[in-house]
Amino acid sequence: MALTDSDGSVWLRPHRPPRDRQLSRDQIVSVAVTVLDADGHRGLSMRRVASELGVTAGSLYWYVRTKDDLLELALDRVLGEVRTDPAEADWRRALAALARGNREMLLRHRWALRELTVRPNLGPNAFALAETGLQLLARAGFADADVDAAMSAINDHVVGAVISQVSWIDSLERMSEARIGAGAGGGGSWSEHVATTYLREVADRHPMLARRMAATREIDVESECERRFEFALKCLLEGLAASHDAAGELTRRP
Amino acid sequence: MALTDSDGSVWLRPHRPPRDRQLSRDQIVSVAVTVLDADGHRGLSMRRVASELGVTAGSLYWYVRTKDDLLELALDRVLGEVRTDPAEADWRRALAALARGNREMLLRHRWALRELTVRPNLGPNAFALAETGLQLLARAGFADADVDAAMSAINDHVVGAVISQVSWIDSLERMSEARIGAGAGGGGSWSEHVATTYLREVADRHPMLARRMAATREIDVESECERRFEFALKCLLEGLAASHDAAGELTRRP
DNA sequence: ATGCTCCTTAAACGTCGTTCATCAACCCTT
DNA sequence: AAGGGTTGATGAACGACGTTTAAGGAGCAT
Repeated sequence: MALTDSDGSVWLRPHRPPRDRQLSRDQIVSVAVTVLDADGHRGLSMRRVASELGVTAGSLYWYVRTKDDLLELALDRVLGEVRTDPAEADWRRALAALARGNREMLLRHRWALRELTVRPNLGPNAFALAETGLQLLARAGFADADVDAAMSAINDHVVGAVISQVSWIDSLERMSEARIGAGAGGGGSWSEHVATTYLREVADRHPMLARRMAATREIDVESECERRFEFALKCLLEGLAASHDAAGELTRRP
Repeated sequence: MALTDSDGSVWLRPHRPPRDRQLSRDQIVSVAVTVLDADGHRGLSMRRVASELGVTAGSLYWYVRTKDDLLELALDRVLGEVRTDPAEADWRRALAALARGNREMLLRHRWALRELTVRPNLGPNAFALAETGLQLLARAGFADADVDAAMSAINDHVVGAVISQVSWIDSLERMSEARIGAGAGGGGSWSEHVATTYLREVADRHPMLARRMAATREIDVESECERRFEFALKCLLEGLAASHDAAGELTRRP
């Protein structure tokens, strides 16, 4: 009965669905996702979710063992949003579509990324998503070991690209926040001076970085990130195609 | 004076170094990194850091404005651990080495990844790291726009690969935790039954996934992850080389 | 009606990040 | 050397958090 840091996972524990009461797991998870979308990880608290449902915090613990469980459920919920087109025959287009769908979902729910890095992710939607990718590659004729590597390559790229995009956007927001915060505050001009001095120093010490930052300042962050995403995706798909052709030359021919 | 969710960044705010008192920012950050390495994100609290320094929690606020600041500083601290060899002439080898060093650092400090996804990351070490990569590519003769895309591709791959590795390891730990936890507990056999039933159902519904999981069960997770990491890295480098040769054919020749 | 399980509540516990009044130690001035 | 101002440590407090628990009410079976 000793409750460790986080024993197991929601999915590995029994859950008796309630009879006909006010609440249900699904409702709770829905509210949690809504709150997370609106106010991010910081805005989510048991009391908040409970009050949004017209209920006290303690009630939630009949449906969910801990807040971590709730987050795990919320993560799998949004993982279920990713849709794929099973009719697509070309494996490259299908894989690219899967990657794009995944990326869009992660950009839609920016909190999900953080959970992805911390939670075990053993939910049914996570598994289903993995299965679709694997099947896709298997049908395309990839060797078993290559399937794993290919799937990882694509997924890792998606996750990494979204992370860098989100963190880029955040950085810009922080910098402008600091600027207007300094302008509105009382003795803010001193603090503002510190910030700009620091940034100028950085620019002096790192000329190449300064050049690239200046160049990308004009550009829309989102479209630039998409461009980079597609570029690396193309690299990966070509690399995959190369190893695919090398291995499967005898069995299948275009 | 209204303290928003998180106004700005540590690096954009003034910091007056203390005269000759017991503490210093560096000490505090060092302790924070140690605690984070040992007990992860959950183990870090202001009181813990303070007591580790023989001091009360309130004292820390003379050196650090919030806990977020401390985390931002800790993140940049470990970012500074990544070393590069400026003597390496071949850009592919240099870039690969940079990526590997980055990866190893992130695996050494598994908490850093989570921070990377949430913090603005405006520290000097972060900038320096970016600059090295950019210079490397610029010296190799990449076009300006390609430099950004190439750097992003490599960095995203590193981050994504580490995330998937960490989350894989975590999942395995959770699953075995659930199993032994069930074995040790009193009426645990029921809970254990639920877990195995769930996993069996998943395996039935997702045959390809089950096959891959069974195949990788024998293998060492770390070496398998490294294999996948290197595979995608090779894909990316080859893709970069292709676009490099296409663009720079006239200006430089091997 | 009686007993029983399922659920909700209200209150509480312990921990957390953070603030504040207090006070001690040091530096600079005189 | 004396005194004032800055710097920094303290310990108590605040509010919010996740979670637990005792108590009680709603619904069903008998």
